[in-house]
This record gives sequence, structure tokens and C-alpha cells, in this order.
Amino acid sequence: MEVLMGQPLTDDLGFLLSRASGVVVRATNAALVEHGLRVRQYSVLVLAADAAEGITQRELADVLGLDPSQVVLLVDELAASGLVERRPSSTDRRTKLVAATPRGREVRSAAARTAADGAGGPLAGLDQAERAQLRELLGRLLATGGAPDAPGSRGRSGSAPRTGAEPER
Amino acid sequence: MEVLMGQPLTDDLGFLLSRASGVVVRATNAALVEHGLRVRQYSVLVLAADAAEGITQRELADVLGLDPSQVVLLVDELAASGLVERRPSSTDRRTKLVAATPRGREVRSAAARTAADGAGGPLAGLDQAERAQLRELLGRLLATGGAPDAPGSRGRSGSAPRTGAEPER
DNA sequence: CCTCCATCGTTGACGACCTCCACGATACCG
DNA sequence: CGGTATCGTGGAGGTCGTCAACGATGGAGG
Repeated sequence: MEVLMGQPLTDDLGFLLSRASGVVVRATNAALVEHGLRVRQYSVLVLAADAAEGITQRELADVLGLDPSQVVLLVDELAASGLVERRPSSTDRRTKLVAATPRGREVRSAAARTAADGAGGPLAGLDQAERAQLRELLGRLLATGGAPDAPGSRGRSGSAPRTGAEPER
Repeated sequence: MEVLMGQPLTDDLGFLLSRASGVVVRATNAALVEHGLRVRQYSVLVLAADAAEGITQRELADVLGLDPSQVVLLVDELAASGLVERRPSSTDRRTKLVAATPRGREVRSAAARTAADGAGGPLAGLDQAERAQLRELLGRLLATGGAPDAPGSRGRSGSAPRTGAEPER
């Protein structure tokens, strides 16, 4: 038990994960400059554009695994660029629904291609099947995240009441 | 054409990668506090301990994908804690070999267990076979990193000019 | 109705991390 | 010998992660 070389480090999953993440994120960021976006902002834009009625900043922070305070800044920037806007919720005056503007949707589409293109570089070594496999594994990893990943998510445990439920009326 | 919804975002490899990386790194960091280390420092310690004669800071930056200036700080901290020391190279007076001290090796062993333990939480959902598979995929991804991942690595390309010449093994 | 408490968004602070640029010392090539 | 490249280092500037606190609101209970 003495020697017990944990691993050559290059076999450590944490190391590989953070390294791979860095490479892909860097490549994606580099590609997105052309749209004046960073991955974080792009992610918010995508989520806002995909939610017909807009998405709560709380949910944004939840899905992205970010502190709510960071979401504020991201939305601020996107709003300043005219890509999203904050709308008041008709049911809860505390929350603000973040929705993509028409121009936001345009940018989102263009950026999606650019981003996929940029990330394509580092991912060149993996074919479709392997990417799907990787998605599967990572998805499982995140699903069973025993530890809270979002700092600001105190107590926010369990099932979201009815996040994606259709706005009944 | 079709609407071409890039993806639900939760299916984007870049997103999953960065999310997973964050979760694992956070858990590992939390576990390592007990040794007064962060993942970065731990990585340097491992590499230094595994190299019998010590390792160049240049190589450190290369392997870790960091800017050389960051390596300086990491080594400074580890040296201040008495876990590693900088030795002059006998062949090149410019380089300094980073080697682990006896105490550094002890800490490294203990920390290895602690770290693996901490990372075990998020990884709970994956069995040995799946982890190996994940390692395989991530390793391949990093091996074919078309873009330079280490910022400070200007021109330092070299090593693997042949893109996946013969990935046999 | 009124009070206590949870939640949402927001702000501010602080430290960790990333990226780039420049420098002195040294090695190496011709 | 001169010119160029590399190693370690320092510093500036920006992004990101984490935490604590606050006003505004919602909701439960008396």
C-alpha cells in the first residue's frame, strides 16, 4: 500500500475532465468572438430562446450550475446587446422572465453553427457514435451529482414544481 | 430549412463537459482542503513526485495546459509549504527541476486517497467499466486537440505533428 | 388583517484563475 | 562572435466562483 501511485494523473478522471473542458470551452469561446459572445452568454441566450414564455433567472442559475448573482450580470450584458429582455411575470412579481428578442433568436442560430464549428476542432477525434457515448456518460455523471453543484442553490432540493409546464393560461 | 435547434443545450458536449468538470473539481477541491491543497497544486505535486529527477516547469505547464506564469505561482506555494523544492538542472542552467520533498511524497499519498474519495461522489453513477470508457474518450479528445490548449505554448507544437497517424496500440 | 419566514433578483466584496506582454539569464546555431 | 530561441519570472487586466447581505414580494398561520 506504500507506493500506490494514485494514477499517472493523465488517467485521473477529474484531470481529464477539466482539461477537456478547458480545451473545448476555449475553442468555442474563440469561435464565438465573431458574435461578441462568450460561452456563458451563449448558453443563457439558448435557454432564453428555447423557452417560449421566457425563463426565470432562478431556473437559469439552476440549469447552468451558476450562482444567481452571475446570472444577473450575464443577462445584463445580453440585454444591453439587445439579444434578450426581462419581462415581468404575470404570476409572481418577484421573478423576471428572460426572453430572447427576434434579433436574439437570429444571433442564437448563427452562433449555434459557429460554436459547433469551433468545438468541432477538439472533437475531431470522436465520431458520432463516440460523441453520443460521451454524452451518455456525462449525462449520467451529472444526473447522479451527489454534491450540490450550484453554489447559490441552497436548499433548492428536489423536483422543480413544474418548470416546463405549459403556462396553463 | 428546418428550425435547426442547435440542441437543448443539455445535449451539447461542451456544456456537459464544462458542467461535469466543474462538479468534479469542486468536490475534489472540497476534499483537498483537509490537506491545504487545491486541485491545481495537487496536480503539480503528483507530477513532481512521479518524476524521479524532478520535472521542468516548462513540462509542468505543458502537461497541465497552463500558462508558465501560473506554474511559477503554484510551485511557489508548494515550495513555501515544504512539499516540493526547485533544484538546478545539471545540464541547463535556465531550467529548474521541481522535485517533491519526502514530506511532499507523504502528503501526495494521503491526498491521493482523499481526492479520489471526494471525486467519488459525483462519479458514483459510473461503474469501473464506464469510467474506463470515459477515460478512453477523453484521452482521445485531448490527443487530437487540433487547437493549442496551453496559452503559453507558443509554437511549442512539435510532439505530435502527425494527427492521429496510427492510433494503434 | 397582520406577522413571520422563504424566495427572487440584485449588489458588493474577495480570491482563484486565465491571457497576454515584457524582461533577464541562458542555450544554441551559424 | 552575433542573432535567435527558450526557461523562469513578474505584472497588468479581465473573467469566473463563492459568499454575505439587502429590498421586494409571496405564502402560511394566527
